[in-house]
Amino acid sequence: MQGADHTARTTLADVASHVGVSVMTVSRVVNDRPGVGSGTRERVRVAIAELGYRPNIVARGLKVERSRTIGLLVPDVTNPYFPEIVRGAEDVAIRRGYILLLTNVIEDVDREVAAFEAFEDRRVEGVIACSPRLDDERLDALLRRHPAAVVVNRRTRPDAAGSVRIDHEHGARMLLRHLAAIGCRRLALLAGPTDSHAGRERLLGFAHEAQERGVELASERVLHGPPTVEGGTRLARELLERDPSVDALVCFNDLVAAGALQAASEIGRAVPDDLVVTGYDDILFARMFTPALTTVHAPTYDLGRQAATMLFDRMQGRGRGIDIVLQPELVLRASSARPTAPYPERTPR
Amino acid sequence: MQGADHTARTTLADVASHVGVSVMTVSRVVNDRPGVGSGTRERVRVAIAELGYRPNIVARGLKVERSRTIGLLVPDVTNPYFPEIVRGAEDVAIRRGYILLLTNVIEDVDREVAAFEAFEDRRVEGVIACSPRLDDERLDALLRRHPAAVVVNRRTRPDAAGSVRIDHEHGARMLLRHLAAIGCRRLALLAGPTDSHAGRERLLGFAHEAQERGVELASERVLHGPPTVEGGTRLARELLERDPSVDALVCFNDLVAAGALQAASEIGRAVPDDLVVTGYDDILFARMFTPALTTVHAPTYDLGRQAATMLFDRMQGRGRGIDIVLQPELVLRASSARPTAPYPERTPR
DNA sequence: TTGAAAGCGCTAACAG
DNA sequence: CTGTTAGCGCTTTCAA
Repeated sequence: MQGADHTARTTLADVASHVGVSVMTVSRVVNDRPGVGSGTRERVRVAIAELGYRPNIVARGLKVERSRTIGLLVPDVTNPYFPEIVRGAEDVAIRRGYILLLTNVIEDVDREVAAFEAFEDRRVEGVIACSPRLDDERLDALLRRHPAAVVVNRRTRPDAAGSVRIDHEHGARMLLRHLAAIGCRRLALLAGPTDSHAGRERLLGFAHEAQERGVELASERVLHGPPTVEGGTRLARELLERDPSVDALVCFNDLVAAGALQAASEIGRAVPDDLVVTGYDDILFARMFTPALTTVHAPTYDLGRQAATMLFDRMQGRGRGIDIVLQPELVLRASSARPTAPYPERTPR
Repeated sequence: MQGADHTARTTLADVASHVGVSVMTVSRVVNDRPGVGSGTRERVRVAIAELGYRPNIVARGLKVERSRTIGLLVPDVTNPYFPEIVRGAEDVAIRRGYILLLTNVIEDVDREVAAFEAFEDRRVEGVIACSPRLDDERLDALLRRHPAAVVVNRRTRPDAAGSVRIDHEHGARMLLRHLAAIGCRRLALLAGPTDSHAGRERLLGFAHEAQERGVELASERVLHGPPTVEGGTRLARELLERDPSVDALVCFNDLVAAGALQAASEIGRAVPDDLVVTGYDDILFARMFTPALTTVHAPTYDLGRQAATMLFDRMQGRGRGIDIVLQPELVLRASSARPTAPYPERTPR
């Protein structure tokens, strides 16, 4: 035990007896409810300030189901893609007097399930889940146990959760169109985890567009791996050694691309002249890589904001089954700068 | 309202009546407590699984003061320095069945106070506060209201909170010694927010070491600003225009350094030949800047881990007033590569 | 305008 | 080994 203040927390009853009224009167004042004379109200206010009373949200939550807390599940805040989402969600939560229970699930399904349960046990009022690896059925079951839920970068049954997504298929198509335009013909994909929903959508976009453009995208040049710098380095090295004819590495995200750039430089492949490398997400540092990274900008802060806004709507029983799709934006930088393509440039929306 | 499952949550009483025992028996089984026959215990276990019962931590917390939740206060998860701390703290929390209430306080004192209050209202069992901007007295008062607390990168009265810190003065000294060794003589500091404790310690280290080494460190070349890329760009531009004779920009952190590198390149100063730039923290991307950034590696994951471990100790009444100091490490990279200094190299501990 | 009673789901303390 | 009672701090309901 340390400082004494935290013990013997002052309660509604303390305030009540101090003023000489009932707990109900104090409760009414605390919650700004009618039915208290203005004189009494004032005296209670003074006492509250004097005693430093703060309502016990836990106790309140037992009676009325309001913990003023929402759960946010992300794969890994260490991946710069996610902190912006956290900030977006938190900014709207704070404004409404809510606070976030955060869990990193580290690409680990068990930890994902545990996180949902931990949220449930603490009676969060809603959950925002960022692209969990769980299969649809299990995710649905978990989501349904919560009063309200929103999934990010994924869809579910609209009665289980709302969804906010980025149109990754479109992002992938834009990217591939660009690669085709600058003359890349033998692409390889460093495609991230097999169970990533966003990854699957992008794969779809790449595949469709490749077919339409006559670009080769052989399945033996689609490698899956962890969405990290190390993963990128390893996969890129492997691939470039096995198949040096590849002329572009299309990476799952900017981290993987960073790893790929590293591998390319080790192996002695010059980017972009000898090998084009692209990322995805447009994290803050993508422009500072060497060379600066061509990538697809994902509006992450907005993703978090919209997800939280939708969640609050659903918590109030409104906005059932809404699915918001945000548009990404192609960002051209030096890592894909070829004479045939103007550079630098931002594609029009 | 959406999926029906979350309503009518099954309670201890439900399980009890289903098995035909009292709630206490069920409670004992749930908490793995003795005093239940193995037959009964088994039947209760089955019923719990069957009904999908999960204990209500909120209700439990009302009786015994245990929310199984700890509060973590960080300036901004968007700054890559902090996510590692979050991960470190979370990893030990999860292992003990705890979960984190996270708040970004965005260099905003009001939001900091609000965060402490929000934690208090939700009866967290402990708080980890990462370098808040609050003055000592106010911070102390807030910390004392919690059952246990640990501050990161700052000290307090040991009865108010434990502390886990990085020896920033030493880090600053190492950096400055290196700069002196490679011949830098007119340093400028892009020093971050004035109210940053870590920043003040570094300033002290720089000042002391500069004096001892006969390096000039004039106060008009110590500029304060936000710890962001934009802040770095703005300050560096300002400074280099006003005073082109500066031969090294010593930045508050790697983000500021990233901004400084950008400014230098805009203005046409070649790094490192014409201008040396250094960072602090050694975020993941520091090595990928152009040129790769000389910086001071801060063991952030460990910082979070140690802070959480200490917090749990304090929650159990042990480890009162401990102050852990972790050592940083100088990391030499291209942004300070001068002929007089070997490169690349890691300094010995 | 005010207050008394009951109960949210759980556990500590005691009784059988 | 099992159950009963009381109460954590609050709010809802009903009565004065």
